[in-house]
Amino acid sequence: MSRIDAIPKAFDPAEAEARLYKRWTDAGLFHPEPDPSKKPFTIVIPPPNITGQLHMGHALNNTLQDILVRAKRMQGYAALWVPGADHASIATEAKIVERMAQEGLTKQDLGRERFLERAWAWKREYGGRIMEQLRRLGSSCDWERERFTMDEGLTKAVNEVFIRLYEKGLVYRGERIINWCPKCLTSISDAEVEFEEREGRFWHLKYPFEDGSGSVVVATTRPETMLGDTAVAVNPEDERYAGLVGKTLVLPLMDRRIPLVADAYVDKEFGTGAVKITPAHDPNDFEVGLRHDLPVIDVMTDDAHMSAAAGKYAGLDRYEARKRVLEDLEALGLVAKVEPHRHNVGSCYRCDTTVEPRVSLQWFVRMEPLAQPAIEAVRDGSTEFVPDRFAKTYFNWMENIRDWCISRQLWWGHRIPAWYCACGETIVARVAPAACPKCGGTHLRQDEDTLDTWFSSALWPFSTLGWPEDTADLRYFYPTDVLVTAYEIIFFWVARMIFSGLEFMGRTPFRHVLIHGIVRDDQGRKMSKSLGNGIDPLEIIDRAGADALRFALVSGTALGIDQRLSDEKIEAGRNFVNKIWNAHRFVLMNFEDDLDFAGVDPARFTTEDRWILSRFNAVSGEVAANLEKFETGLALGKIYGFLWEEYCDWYIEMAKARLADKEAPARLEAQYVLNFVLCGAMQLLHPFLPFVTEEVYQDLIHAPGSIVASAWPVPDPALARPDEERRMSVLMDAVRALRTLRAGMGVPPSRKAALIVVSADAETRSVFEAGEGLLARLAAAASVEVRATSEGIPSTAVAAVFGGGELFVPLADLVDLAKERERLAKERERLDGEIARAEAKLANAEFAAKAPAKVLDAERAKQATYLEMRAAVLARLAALGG
RNA sequence: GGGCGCUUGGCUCAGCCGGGAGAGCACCUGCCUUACAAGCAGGGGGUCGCAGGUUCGAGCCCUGCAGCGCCCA
Repeated sequence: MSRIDAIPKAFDPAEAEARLYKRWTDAGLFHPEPDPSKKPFTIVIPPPNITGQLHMGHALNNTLQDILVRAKRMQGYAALWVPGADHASIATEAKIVERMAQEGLTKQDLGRERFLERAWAWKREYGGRIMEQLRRLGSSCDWERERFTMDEGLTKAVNEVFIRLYEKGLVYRGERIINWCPKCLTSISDAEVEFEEREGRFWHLKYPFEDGSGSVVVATTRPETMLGDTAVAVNPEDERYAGLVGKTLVLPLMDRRIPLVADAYVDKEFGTGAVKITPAHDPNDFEVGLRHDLPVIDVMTDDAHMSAAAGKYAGLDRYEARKRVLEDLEALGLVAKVEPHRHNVGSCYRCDTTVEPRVSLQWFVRMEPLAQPAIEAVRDGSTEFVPDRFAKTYFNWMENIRDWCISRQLWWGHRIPAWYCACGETIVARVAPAACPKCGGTHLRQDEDTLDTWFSSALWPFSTLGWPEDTADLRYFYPTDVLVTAYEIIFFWVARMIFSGLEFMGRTPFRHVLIHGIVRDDQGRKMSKSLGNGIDPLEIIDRAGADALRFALVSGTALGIDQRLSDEKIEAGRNFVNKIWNAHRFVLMNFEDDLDFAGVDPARFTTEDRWILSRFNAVSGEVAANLEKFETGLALGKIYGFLWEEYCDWYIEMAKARLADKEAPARLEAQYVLNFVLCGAMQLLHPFLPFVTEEVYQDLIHAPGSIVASAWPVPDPALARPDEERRMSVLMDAVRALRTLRAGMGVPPSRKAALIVVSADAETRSVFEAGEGLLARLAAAASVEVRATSEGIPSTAVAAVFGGGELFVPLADLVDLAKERERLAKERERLDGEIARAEAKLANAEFAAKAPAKVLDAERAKQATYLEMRAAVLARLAALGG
């Protein structure tokens, strides 16, 4: 009886988590090797930014991955979860620049080399922080395979991809309109711009004809860009301008001669039907400019001030310039009209500064040829989105995709492997060329820019496994099985990984893409730094434990839908952990030190033993099925209900009698079943709550080794016992009826009462004859008498009817006959309703003709039961003189 | 403008293949029944957003509408 002495009253997550996690990693349990005798199961982590701290989004994301990978590991797969971090060029560079600013230094002061030294130092100092935090959550990553997007190997992959795409003509350098962030001082891709509808104005400006024959009115939301106008365009079919096309206008303020051109791009219905064309500052205008061979005049500088090309406005900030331009136009009487106008303004996803569309010489990926196979891969099911509706989001983006601007005017990142010779030659090469292959010149200059961070993360599913080398890992673990991510990142990352995987590995990088929602605060608001409403997962782990947090994130949630996180949910998780802990304490309390199950005889199993084994068996199958479908919330709910209600509230309570009596027959079998089912339930639950389950499992009698490496409980047909489940259900119904009766009569549990069970059915009677001990314990029965008829039962006994028969409790001194009659009358009313409902349904000829036999039988059985119950109630009322 | 999601008890949310609406929290009543008061037992509470339709049968499928939210242009 000393086992229990070593078990603390409560589970201490802080102590156990650190100890267990270390034991797991020391034992190498998260490190699989390619093994031909096993099937691989692979997940690559969405690499968090090295600048980041673990937030709730990460916590949810990684909890889901951990559930899947732990389950598969237990199911015998070589389960690999590759961890790692992303260098996050813009974010990291911004942080370092910010820190340098505190020392009064700029990037230029330091120069590229010394800046990068600082960046690496910063990475060494903080880059590991979030990885530590993932461990706190319990993530079963293979830390021996941890990767970083700027590792030597991954850098090699990035260069290789750039070069191969260049050689295929899929990477090119050119002047195009890109999104320029005037604060980050770099280009950003279309996906990195966030649009927001804002209240703005529509200014109608008059551009006079050169010949003095009136003017054309154009409308714009950004008057300052007119300084760079090189044409005005109208729709060729617009009669209002018929005959005017080809005439020359004078651009006000700049005194520039510009043509009136016809282009189908212009919408006749919109505004005045005439559009000012600024090829340097608008993507559509740029296209128009190409078609009409218009000059491109960039009127701005990198930091969004007006450039020398803006004439007398040079040097002004873009918004100041807007004011001045309008004032000047107003003074000239060229502002025809001003009206309020809602329009979309794009801003940098990093710093929220309004981006400037701008013509610029950059590197691009030609998307069309890459997007086609990537669309096909999802269409033909090679990769499936879960929930599948997210495939629509994917298609919508892929089908309307534009070329991807991949060069960034940043230093922290993968430097573009391109060199330029004075002769004009561009050399893209794996190693720095010594001389220009064209002119032999040796004065080569490498491109100053780095690549978009997403260019390297697009390769993550195969670069982390060793590509471009042909490694054993790559051959065995690629393609990965599941990618788990939030819907926010489908464009940035998922889509790009799919086309990269197809292009370079010839296979889509993952079988499933699991899209989860966003974790919001308890009021449904997005957690954000500025609102200060973020809940820190580490704080929760400190306070309530990682298991409680994981429970809160998974229970009662559905995939792809946003969820709220509240203290109540975390508390529910903590309570569940506590419940499990105490169940295990109870079990251990009843184990002798030398307990040995060698003598267990299944023939001695009781109904409740076979019932709980059968139920466990069913639940383990259901949970596995749920997990196959990624239904983590449902799976957890099932284990929760099984453990709390069936195992704790019913089975443990029923086992108590046998445990208390050392001489009880089948006491050993009770101990065995308690242990077996709890062990198995811990295994089912382990992927969800890794810590407490391991701790409990280790205290139980189990196969040697960690629960992490234990074999997942596979349903065993021999354990399925529907007959015993039916017997138990009769007994449980009776117990509940009796409890309700007693509670209704206000009889305290301390007052035991004799119980008479009446059933015409011999099978039911046998259940109660065998279950006397259970009724005594579960329903405070002093004695149980089983009869076939209710003859001779005193009228002062209280009665309850249940599915299998009637219960009588002779409580003469307690019974208020009037109250009892009232209760029975109410019960009769209820039964009348049920019978009416069933009869109506059965009387419907079409129902009888068309409903499946199973449903029909069930309905008939219900009707019969209710009829019997009503008869019993009526008899009872008669006996009471009601 | 196009697309998507949500609307279920007081609150937060589940709900599979269409076959009598569930959980947690909150609330009411009674229990310190020696695993657990972070607990046990019992109870009240829902026209499943609205209107049509399909079906023997609709929270679930179809159409329309409303409110809220998200994505794309």
